[in-house]
Amino acid sequence: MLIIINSVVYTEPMTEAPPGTDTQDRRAQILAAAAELFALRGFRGVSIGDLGASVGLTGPALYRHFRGKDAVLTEMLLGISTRLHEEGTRRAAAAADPDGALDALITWHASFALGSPALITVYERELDHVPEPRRREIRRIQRSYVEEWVRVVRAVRPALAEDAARATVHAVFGLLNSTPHSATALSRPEMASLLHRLASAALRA
Amino acid sequence: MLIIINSVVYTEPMTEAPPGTDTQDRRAQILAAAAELFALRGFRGVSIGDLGASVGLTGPALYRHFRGKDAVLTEMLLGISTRLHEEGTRRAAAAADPDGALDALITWHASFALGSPALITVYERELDHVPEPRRREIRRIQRSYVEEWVRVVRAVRPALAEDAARATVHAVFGLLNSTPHSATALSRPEMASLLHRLASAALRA
DNA sequence: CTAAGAAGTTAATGATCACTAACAAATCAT
DNA sequence: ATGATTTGTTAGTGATCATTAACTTCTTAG
Repeated sequence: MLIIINSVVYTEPMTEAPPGTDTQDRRAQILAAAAELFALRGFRGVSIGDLGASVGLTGPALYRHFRGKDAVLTEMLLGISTRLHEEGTRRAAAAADPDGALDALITWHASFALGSPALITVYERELDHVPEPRRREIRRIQRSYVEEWVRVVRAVRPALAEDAARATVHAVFGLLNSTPHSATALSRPEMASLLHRLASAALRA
Repeated sequence: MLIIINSVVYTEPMTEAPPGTDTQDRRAQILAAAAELFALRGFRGVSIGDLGASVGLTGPALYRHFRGKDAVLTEMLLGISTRLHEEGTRRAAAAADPDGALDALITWHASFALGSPALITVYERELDHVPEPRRREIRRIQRSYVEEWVRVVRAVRPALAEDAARATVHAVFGLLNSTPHSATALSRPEMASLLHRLASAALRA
């Protein structure tokens, strides 16, 4: 049914909201859909219209929930970085000894990468599209996470120089984060166990 | 000096071509500059104008050398894939035994990634922007390269299942290709040797 | 010398896109 | 009930950009 007022045509509003459309959920819903799209086509390859359509809205509706396209990415990356860092630090601290802490970090990062391939892809690729000063803030958190790994690695291998430890950690991140890019025939537990073995071998080599 | 003909103003042409502007070099020159720009800002973040300016020309001049922006990326990725595959296969074949072949592959890939960080970045990230059917062609070559690695890894570790070997190879590519993303304090030979140790440990774990 | 082709230039053209404006409907506090 | 706030809509707007057109200059073969 169409309603015409002042020569403008409107479609009749939906009498019932679709499930999951509660006010409070919208931001999370948009963030989740945006993660998939950004991972698939890149930040610049996704339009505001795409973003809106992915949650059943038009493009401009997005501005009721975020200041702009940048803000969606910023909040996403801030969330990922914070989660990686906080949970990683928490798990490492809960371990009995350095070896246990390193295993905890590997397990945590691998499970995050395997469980949220879209998020880890965005985390790896899209920081450049976050405007300052938030970019700097996110980088700080990322650096803290790396430094947590470096501390644990050096606790396990005291002979390893700090520079070499940092480069090793970055390389192992590359290894763990590469998962989403390779469609694998392995099941998720198989993949988790394989990644853990590979990362552990590289880190303790 | 300005020349005016039919009310149109022209700047006087350069009397001498700048160095390195030989006809035959232009395509290579554009490809090299484009690799840096694509690696830095992504395919979509680089305009035709940027591409032209990076070699001292205006944007549209590019069309005298390439069919379009896509064609620059296509040729770049075809070149990278072919080089990786051919030289990798050549070096592996020249090795005395499987262990030597694996070391040769690691050394080759690490030296390529360290020596051409822009190319390896584009190789990793921008294939999606190549239009079909060339994308399929490039993927075929990439797959051949991966399968060469899988063969060699399984020759060294016959007990490893093919699926696991392929997943391992992808993960090690992630490790080796991560170099450009981490500004490291290590010298290049140090980095090469570190990467070799890490990759070798992961592959032979 | 000269004509033709190669390699530039500036100036459209048409598409896409982020964001804003103006308005409508739904919700919610009083 | 009702007025304010929230959340949505459609319709611009201005910027950017890939590509093409039209024209000029350089080079080179004959």
